[in-house]
Amino acid sequence: MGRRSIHTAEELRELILQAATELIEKDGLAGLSAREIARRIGYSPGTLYNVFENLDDLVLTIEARLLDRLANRLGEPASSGDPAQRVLHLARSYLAFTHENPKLWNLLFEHHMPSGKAVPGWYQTKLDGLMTRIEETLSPVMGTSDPAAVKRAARVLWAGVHGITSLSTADKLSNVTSDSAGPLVEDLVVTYLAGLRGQGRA
Amino acid sequence: MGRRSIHTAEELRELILQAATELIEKDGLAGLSAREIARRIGYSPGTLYNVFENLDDLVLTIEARLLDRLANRLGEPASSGDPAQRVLHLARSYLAFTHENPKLWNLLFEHHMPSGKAVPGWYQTKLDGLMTRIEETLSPVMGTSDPAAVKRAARVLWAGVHGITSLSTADKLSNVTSDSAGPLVEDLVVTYLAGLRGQGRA
DNA sequence: ACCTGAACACCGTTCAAGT
DNA sequence: ACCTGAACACCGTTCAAGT
Repeated sequence: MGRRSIHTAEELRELILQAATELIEKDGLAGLSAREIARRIGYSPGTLYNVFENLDDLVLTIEARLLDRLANRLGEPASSGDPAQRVLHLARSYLAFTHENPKLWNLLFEHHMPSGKAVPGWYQTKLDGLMTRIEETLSPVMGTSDPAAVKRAARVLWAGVHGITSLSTADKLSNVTSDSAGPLVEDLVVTYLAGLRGQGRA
Repeated sequence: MGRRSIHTAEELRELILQAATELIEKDGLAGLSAREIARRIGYSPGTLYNVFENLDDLVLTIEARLLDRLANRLGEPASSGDPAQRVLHLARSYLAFTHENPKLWNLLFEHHMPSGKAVPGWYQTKLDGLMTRIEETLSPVMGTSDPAAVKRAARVLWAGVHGITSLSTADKLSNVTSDSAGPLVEDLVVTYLAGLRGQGRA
């Protein structure tokens, strides 16, 4: 047949992303399929490949938007002026965000590039932006003296919070966190910061 | 054709698990396929289904063995008598283990049951055993007063170490942990334990 | 009893052909 | 220019038929 132009290129792109996101939110990466997307938007499978290079490209686009949404969320007013409270606020915001779209968030860690292919540059850039945000929030707590120490502490906290949220949203290790994730994140941040003080690093 | 009996049922089972493990170690869960396993062991695809219910069953079996291997490893002689050092030793052993078979370890978190199906009971049991091991090691550090507090701290530490190792073995967020995982785990454990002391919880 | 291989219902991706 | 749909090379899983 050919040429329908019922939707503009832009609309078509959104339609595809929308359908893909719905599939992922339902059954995770396993529930995603090019043919199923095509079915849902009423186009043939081939059409997807006019818009995206392949499924990885499509998934990466969804991940990018998710990271942008998180960045926006974490950029909200910084609440209390107490530096330690601000770190806690950041962790809570992160946790809340991941719990709003658990399957979608899980996608970030469930999806891997085919071996050989590296993740695109803009992807790393977005992640770097998030790391920087954490470092900035942590820096006042530690005193700006040693940037490397702040960097390390930021990574430890990010990874730690990630571990808790990922175990709880993957729901596979649910018994490991039958304790809801909230109190665990709270405990991690508060205790880790207390440890920094105890070591004279804050 | 039918009936070959070149291998016993037991041998066949091992052959399948062996081939599957190799595929996973190469390309992760995405590299696993029933037909490819069959090709590699020189049997028809149907044969796999005489031995395992389906691919999930096979994967779960591989995960079980992995968890057993980890449990054995963590059961090794407890090194120094200093309680805090023993916690550190446990974390290091865990990290070392996950780095020996990164793709295989990643399988535990990459693989999800189809929605609806729960993970089998023995799976939870194995995980519980690991948690108990951590709690036992942590307990002397905290004083046995409050078991719930030990439980919580054990979960926070396990999840935290998991977060660090998973970000580093998934190699996707490599820049987040371009700092090698070792120092980060060290930092987490040492600082968290210092925090417990600072809060009068240890 | 054990194993095969055809069959069914799916995939991702490409591309000549149509409008 | 845009889209189709057949084609190719794959999947997981089942099960009648063979030895």
